[in-house]
Amino acid sequence: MGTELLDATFAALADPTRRAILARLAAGEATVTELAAPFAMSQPAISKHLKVLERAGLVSRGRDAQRRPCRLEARPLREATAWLADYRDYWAESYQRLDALLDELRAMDADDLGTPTAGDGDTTDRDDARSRTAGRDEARGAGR
Amino acid sequence: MGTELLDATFAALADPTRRAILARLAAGEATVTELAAPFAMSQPAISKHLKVLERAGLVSRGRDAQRRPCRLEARPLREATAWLADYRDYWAESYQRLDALLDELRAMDADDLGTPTAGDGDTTDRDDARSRTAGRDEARGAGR
DNA sequence: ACCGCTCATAACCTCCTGGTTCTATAACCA
DNA sequence: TGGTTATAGAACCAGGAGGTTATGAGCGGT
Repeated sequence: MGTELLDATFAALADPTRRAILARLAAGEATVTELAAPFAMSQPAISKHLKVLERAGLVSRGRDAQRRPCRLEARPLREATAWLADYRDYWAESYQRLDALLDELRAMDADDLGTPTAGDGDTTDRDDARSRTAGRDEARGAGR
Repeated sequence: MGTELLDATFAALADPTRRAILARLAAGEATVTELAAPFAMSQPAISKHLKVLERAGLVSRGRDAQRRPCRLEARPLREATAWLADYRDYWAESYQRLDALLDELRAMDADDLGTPTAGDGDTTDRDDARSRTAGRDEARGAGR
């Protein structure tokens, strides 16, 4: 999934009004005024929110005379979920607890051993605990 | 899950730099300078990003002399995933395709029937397709 | 005691976001 | 044709987000 789509998707989900709109849309199609009704804000504000959701691909719009009915689009939700689940699982299964353990062991070693200058002169001696798996996704760059 | 935590979590995930930091952190603990290294931006910028991630509960920080090692915290990720999966599944299983089908049928009816004023005089005749399930989550309000 | 490394904070700038009101367009209704 | 409804667009504004540089505070090493 493209970085930009992830950006747009998560940004769209970061607003409670927009999440409420999605929740409402999960129950089926709705027009703009129907969507605007529950909120204490103007109709153009809702139109703006809808444009954000549309840019993220989360809603698509049809045409019914003057009305522009909105419908939920699931693909971005699915991909965002996949992204989240990926890192969530990755964390859960593998290195987090192991690293914590290694940290504790390392702390104990540091207390016992009196010569900290031993070994190679690299910046730090905990690289072995981290550099096994580098970046699996967007590693660097990410310019604005 | 509280609305505010969802706000903070999705907002935190909406930035590619922060997602990259999380990806990096999925491989294990790291210090601020280590996290800052791959990016073409200043160290205070990374500190700000980390504060955002911390406010969302996505990372926690320890203390190792001058260093403040960051580690991934999975709970918010899990809850955000749950929120997404909820609506994604809700959409996938139930009403979306049904609504699309109803829309097509309605369009066909409109073409065939010559008298559009037939039936009850309510605003719209598609309410039966939508109002079965109202808002399951944040229904209204959502003030800023 | 001092230097250097790591990190956070402060002050500042710019651009985006989320809201407003007013207005324009488009389609239906009579 | 003219009025009404549904929606989008423009202009505007306040505040927040993301970046910068400069500086200060905490801790270790020598």
